[in-house]
Amino acid sequence: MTDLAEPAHLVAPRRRDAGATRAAILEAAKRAFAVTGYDRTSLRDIAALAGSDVALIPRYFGGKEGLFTEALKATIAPDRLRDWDRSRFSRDVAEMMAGAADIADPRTRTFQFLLQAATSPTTAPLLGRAVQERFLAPIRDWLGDAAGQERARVLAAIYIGFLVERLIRGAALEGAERTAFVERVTAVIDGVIGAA
Amino acid sequence: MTDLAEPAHLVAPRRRDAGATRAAILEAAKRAFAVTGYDRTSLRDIAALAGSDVALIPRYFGGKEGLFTEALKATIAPDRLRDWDRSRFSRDVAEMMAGAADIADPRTRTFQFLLQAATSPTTAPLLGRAVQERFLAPIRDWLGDAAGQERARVLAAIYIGFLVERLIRGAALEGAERTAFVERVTAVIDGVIGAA
DNA sequence: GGCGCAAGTCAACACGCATTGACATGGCGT
DNA sequence: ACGCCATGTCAATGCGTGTTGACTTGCGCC
Repeated sequence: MTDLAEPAHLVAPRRRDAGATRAAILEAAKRAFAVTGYDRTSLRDIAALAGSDVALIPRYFGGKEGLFTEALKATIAPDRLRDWDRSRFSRDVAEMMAGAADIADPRTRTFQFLLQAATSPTTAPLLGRAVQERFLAPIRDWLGDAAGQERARVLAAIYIGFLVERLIRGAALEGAERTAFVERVTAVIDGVIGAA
Repeated sequence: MTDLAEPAHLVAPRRRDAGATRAAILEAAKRAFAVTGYDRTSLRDIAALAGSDVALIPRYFGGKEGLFTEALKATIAPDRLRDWDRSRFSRDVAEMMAGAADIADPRTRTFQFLLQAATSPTTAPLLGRAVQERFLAPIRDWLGDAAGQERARVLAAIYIGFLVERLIRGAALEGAERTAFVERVTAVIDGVIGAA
């Protein structure tokens, strides 16, 4: 359970407040599930991370599955996609992909979470609906043409693919290797976005 | 543990033969790990699937991790990479990616296996090494230039990305949508392979 | 200020897991 | 045909897990 060092506010002494405790547990769960996945994350880990107690989790969330479902819902939030600058989009995304596997970056955590969820047969359908609704549809509209849906699909696949690649590699790209990587990924994304 | 109905030859009565037993276990492991993932797959499941006994697995493979590593290697073996026709490569891969998410298709199973491995911190390093050795290196040599390694990396990322997309999508693409998808993916891969 | 109940703590439980070692047994070489 | 060793069986162990229930403690209200 590395890379889960916790900001002070989650473990800071807290007055007796069921709401705050619940929120702390949920936040810890979002982090832990994203990093470790459902199976490898124990409720004891989450409780420790939240500075709370294991027994509260079944009580507040009805069990591990309940906690996971709620964490998943809380993780999938619509982005402000329409604000993105289209001329910089591909390079921004490429830079993001080349960046460190930094768990502090909420975007990284979100997709790690989604990826974890994708591998579980129970959560995959739910995830599919969520992705269509909050990812594919916005990108399709943003691209704004007839083939938008299909291009969004390709884009999403590439995006996720690089996240997996980064997950496997485990470390950030540096120096010349990084610039070359960014160049190529930028070109790939431009190809998808630009072409009719 | 659904979708794991077993062909007769794996459970058929077998003479005492360590090699055959080992092979049966390995085959069962490949299936089970691909479908259920590392954590959700128990050695008891695998043993039952292979018509064998749990205790033989630590004995023959040195433990669960050893079995997984070997199953991984066996799964992603680049069987006939050098035989691939370079002019058809990108289209072949694109077609494969558009295909049905059919667990019976061994290629699908390979994909799923890789994805499962990528999302578990325990297996991710194993996967990293195996991918480098059996996938990136051959492709790099196949591409055969200075930037080959980095291009192979990009290719692998895209490759896996489409697996995830397909997993999330859940169903095969059909008709016009499919042809458009194949066209675009072919273009993307060509961009990576062809460009200097 | 003191009571009552919500909020938090703690120990124990039942379960499934991988792994181990002791035991049984079938097949091959002599 | 027989003995030996590889091969397969089985029970037991230790560990980690999610969940439960009984206990304690602090906060807010009268």
